[in-house]
Amino acid sequence: MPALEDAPRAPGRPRSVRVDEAIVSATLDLLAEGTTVDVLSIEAIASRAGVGKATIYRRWPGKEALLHDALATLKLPGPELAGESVRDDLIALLSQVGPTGHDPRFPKILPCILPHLSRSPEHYQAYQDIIEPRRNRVRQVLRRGVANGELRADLDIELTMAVLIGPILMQRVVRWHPDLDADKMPEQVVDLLMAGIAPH
Amino acid sequence: MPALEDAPRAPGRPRSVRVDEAIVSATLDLLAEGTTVDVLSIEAIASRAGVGKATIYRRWPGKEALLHDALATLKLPGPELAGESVRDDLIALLSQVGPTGHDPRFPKILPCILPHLSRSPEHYQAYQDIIEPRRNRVRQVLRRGVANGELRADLDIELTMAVLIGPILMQRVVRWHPDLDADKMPEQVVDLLMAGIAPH
DNA sequence: GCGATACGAACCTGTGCCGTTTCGTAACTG
DNA sequence: CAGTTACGAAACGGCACAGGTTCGTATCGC
Repeated sequence: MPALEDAPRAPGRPRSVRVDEAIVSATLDLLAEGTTVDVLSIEAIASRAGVGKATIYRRWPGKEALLHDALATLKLPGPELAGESVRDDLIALLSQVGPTGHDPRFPKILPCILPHLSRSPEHYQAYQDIIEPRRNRVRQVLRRGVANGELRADLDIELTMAVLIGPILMQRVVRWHPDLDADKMPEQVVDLLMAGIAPH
Repeated sequence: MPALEDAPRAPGRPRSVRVDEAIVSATLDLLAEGTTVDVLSIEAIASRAGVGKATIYRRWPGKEALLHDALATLKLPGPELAGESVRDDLIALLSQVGPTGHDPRFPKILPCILPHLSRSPEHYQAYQDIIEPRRNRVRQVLRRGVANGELRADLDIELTMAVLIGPILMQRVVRWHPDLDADKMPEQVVDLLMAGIAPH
């Protein structure tokens, strides 16, 4: 974050935005290729980005900080929601989980950072700011459904989110259920649940 | 697997079963402590088990084979099922996913092997013999429910399994939804789904 | 006892990363 | 122009640890 727009303009050669992007992208690439967080090294990132190590250390204090910033670039806003029906909006949102979503690398990256996230509550907390906004979109659609009667009034929102997201995430990350097609799951899962979620 | 019971009894000093167990247990311990598969090393396992490296290489050709054997020891049979209602049986089965299940280390181990499993279809296939039997128990309960009318006749069994297992696994592995209690989820998820699954 | 095998410890050789610094060059301000 | 900062490449010393083998000892059947 470069302070403010109207910064006093520091002297000397300004940092290259290209280099910024190259470093972040190299980090995500390596993760997407199966490099676990513990194996991920500044050296490898630098080499992949065609950049000197010093250039990376000039911007980030270490691997952890770079990783967080890199993952944060994935939190693009979701799609426009039609807003017609809760069912359609949920399907649209859940379809964003996967190669067709914000970044095609996401499903490959996730398993590589899971061990790191599950290491301790602190590690997990550190990435809530990235995870939460996406979850929040689902939450709001569900709330809308409860409000306008499309969904049951006594619905447990958090639980419902878990049941919606969990299966699709598991199928994307590993194909835990070999006989299912991850692309069709959003619609299938929503429809399977609706009968239980809907007022009648 | 030592051939057969009535083996011809090889000459020389026999291999210690204790050592076998120590190696396997050390492997699982390291995984449970957050060691990713790529970081996992024969050296660390040997040291942890109080065993020479040569002793490990004498039994397994490499890390991969040892890992598979170690994980295979986790596939203990599930709990006895009451068989009273499908609901209760499902809850009992799903509760097995977690520290109270077959092996308390399982939830910690899973995230550490996920990157390895998701690396390629081959890696994923290699562990189907371990995963499938557990999934199969859920499948059979669902089939029974369809047969005896406790569940809808047109139920998509595979999809239902995914919706049952996915959320609970995600919550165990990482606490993806911070506000949910993984211990209560089996019952909650089953009940949430039943209304949609049941004939009426 | 004997031969045969298993055992733990120590050793060998190689690889890789860390975090920093130094270099010559490039980009920008005033 | 001079002054300042960024850039890639290379090198730094240091450390950790990998995979595999060797060696003296321990444990077995006969």
